[in-house]
Amino acid sequence: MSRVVTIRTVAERAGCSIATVSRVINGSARTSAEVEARVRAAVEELGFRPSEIGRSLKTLRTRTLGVVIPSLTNPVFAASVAGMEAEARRRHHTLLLTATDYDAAREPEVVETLVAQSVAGLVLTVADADDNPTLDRLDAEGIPYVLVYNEPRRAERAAVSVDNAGATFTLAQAMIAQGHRRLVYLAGRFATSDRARTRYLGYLAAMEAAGLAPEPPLELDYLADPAGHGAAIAGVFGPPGRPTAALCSNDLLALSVMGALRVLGLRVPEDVSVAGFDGIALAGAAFPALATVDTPTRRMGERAVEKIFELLDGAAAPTLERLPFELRPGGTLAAAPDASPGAPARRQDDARPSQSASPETPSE
Amino acid sequence: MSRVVTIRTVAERAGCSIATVSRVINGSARTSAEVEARVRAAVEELGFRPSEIGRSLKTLRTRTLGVVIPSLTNPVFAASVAGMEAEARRRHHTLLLTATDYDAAREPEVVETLVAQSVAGLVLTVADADDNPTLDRLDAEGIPYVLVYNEPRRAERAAVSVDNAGATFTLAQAMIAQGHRRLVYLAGRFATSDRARTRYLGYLAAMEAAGLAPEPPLELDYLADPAGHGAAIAGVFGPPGRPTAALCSNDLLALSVMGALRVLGLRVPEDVSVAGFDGIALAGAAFPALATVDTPTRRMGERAVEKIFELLDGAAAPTLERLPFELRPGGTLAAAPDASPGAPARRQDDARPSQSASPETPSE
DNA sequence: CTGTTAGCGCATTCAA
DNA sequence: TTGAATGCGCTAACAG
Repeated sequence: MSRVVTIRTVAERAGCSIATVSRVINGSARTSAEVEARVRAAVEELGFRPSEIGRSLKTLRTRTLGVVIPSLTNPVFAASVAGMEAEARRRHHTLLLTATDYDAAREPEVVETLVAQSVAGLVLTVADADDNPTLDRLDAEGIPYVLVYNEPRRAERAAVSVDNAGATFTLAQAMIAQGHRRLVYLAGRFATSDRARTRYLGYLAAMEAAGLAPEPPLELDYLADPAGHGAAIAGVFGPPGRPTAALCSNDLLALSVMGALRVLGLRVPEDVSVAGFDGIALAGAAFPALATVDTPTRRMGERAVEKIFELLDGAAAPTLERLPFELRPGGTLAAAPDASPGAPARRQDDARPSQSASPETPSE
Repeated sequence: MSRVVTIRTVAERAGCSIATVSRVINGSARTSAEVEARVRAAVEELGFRPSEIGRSLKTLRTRTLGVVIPSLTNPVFAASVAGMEAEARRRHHTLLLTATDYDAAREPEVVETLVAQSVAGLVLTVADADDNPTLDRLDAEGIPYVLVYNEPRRAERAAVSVDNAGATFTLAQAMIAQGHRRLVYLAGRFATSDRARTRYLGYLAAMEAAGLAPEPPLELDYLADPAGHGAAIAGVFGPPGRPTAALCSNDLLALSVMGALRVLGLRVPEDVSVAGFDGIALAGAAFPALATVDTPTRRMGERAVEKIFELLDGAAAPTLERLPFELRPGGTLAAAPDASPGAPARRQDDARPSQSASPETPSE
């Protein structure tokens, strides 16, 4: 139905062979101006569009890039996919998009699907970039891929990321500088994100560098189980002697944690400071604005696609590449409640107070 | 390189013909248990995965859906694409994703690209669903498609949308009920969004129903020209007798307008009330929370993909389908500054139209 | 400069 | 139940 006009139709109309039509279309060889004009006319009249399928079958290569991300609902990935799309389009390629919904078990099948489509390469963010049979398989089959946000230990694994541990180290340091001594690290399930794990290392390092006692990470299933999430937060921040700062593995989690803290009657940042990671727009729009690590989300996607083409062209060997990040200050990060007033406690008061935080603020 | 093992390899390993392998894989015909076992073993050992390309060339149909959206950076579309992806995956299909960056001129080429890939169908949000040569071409070629958020006048054009005009009418009514009499409608460029145009009709209707004088829409190029955007806002809200309410064609614009108003020293909602459209998370996170129309963004995408399959199966004729929306109250919508604290001003006694703006000028 | 021809990987018809 | 053969739309190697 949709594909009634083929290269053969055009050849008949132009009164030449299909090879010549192909040559004109692809400019793969010289043709006489006369024939070329006839062919172009025929193409125009018939509205002919060469089938990528036929072309691919011959070439065994498509103009398609496979993309695997945890979820489009997370603005981090939406932005990086937007970058990929723009860069791919610039190179006359299209994206085949799939999501795993943060389920590592789904990685093999989506990659299978993509590979079955003969994608030219893959761009993916996986749960674990080191222990990953799916990537092993891609390596074995020589299918080029670039990871995004993952930081594989193996140097031969191409990746575009940020210094996850380093950035978190810096962020934790900033919190400590504000007088916080009991910082907790909150994350989604480690099994679904090696970034969360790597960032925890940054937290550990900062705590140790400051001579503070690090605490085990709190893994929250905030996506699948919002209720249990609130309960877990209550368990940590409810009791006296609670932490004064929450370092979250990503912005979405941080926002969710802020909500849970408010439900507990705790004020941010007066009672508890909060910080995130990623630098999504949502973080800046929140009130108070979320302190976070600003990562070049869109650029990451662009760069990943550039890199895939470098691999395809054999122009470069796969490497781990870290893009620059920046600490983004925000109202959610303030001096610790028990910090001495001499400390650089600063909080802009230009914004009006949100209705009423619970009157009885347990300040201890 | 990547495609070393074909159906032929499997056939040799299993000691049978490629036809038999095909039969086993697709269950298209009965085979003896013995041969089937051998084939499955060979498939397993070789890690064989049938090439979608080969299959498609034969079938002339792929398991791929083409998607065209203005931009992934707008959370509305990110969410709806997330819905499409989930629904497509459920049906063993993949998405070929493209974006136009709000440039209608790019629609023909991206659709061409998608069609050249022999997608099974298309899901798209276009600039103008009525006057659109690209859609005409799809109609002519009988390629099935479903529009999202567009509301084509032609009933034969399949679409999943909301009642854009109706929702805006309701929202404008809510503003009027708060005592606002000078409402302006702000939009991105109409040329890039028929939704913005349709929503304006809702504004018009509400103004007329209330006996108020509607104003011409203010088209802002807030994406391409943030600076000019601020200046335009200043032009409208700077002078005395300024409007007390801004009805924006979408949430992203509304957020941007809020920022521009603050730069002018105007408070939201004390000086100016603001409302948006879409119901993105960003709107709820903003402070004050943005009053808006909550639309089922993700569900729209899911439903669109369901609908594409209904069309493909011939199970249904293309229709325009409107999903329910909901008014989402927010702190940005409050009583008009000059409204009497008593009852919502309905002004049916006052015959004089636009004369009366707020005589009390700003109090910065 | 142009035409003929041989596959690319697969599903499918036709025989056996 | 199975195998051989055909062709989907196209590119590329080879003749002419």
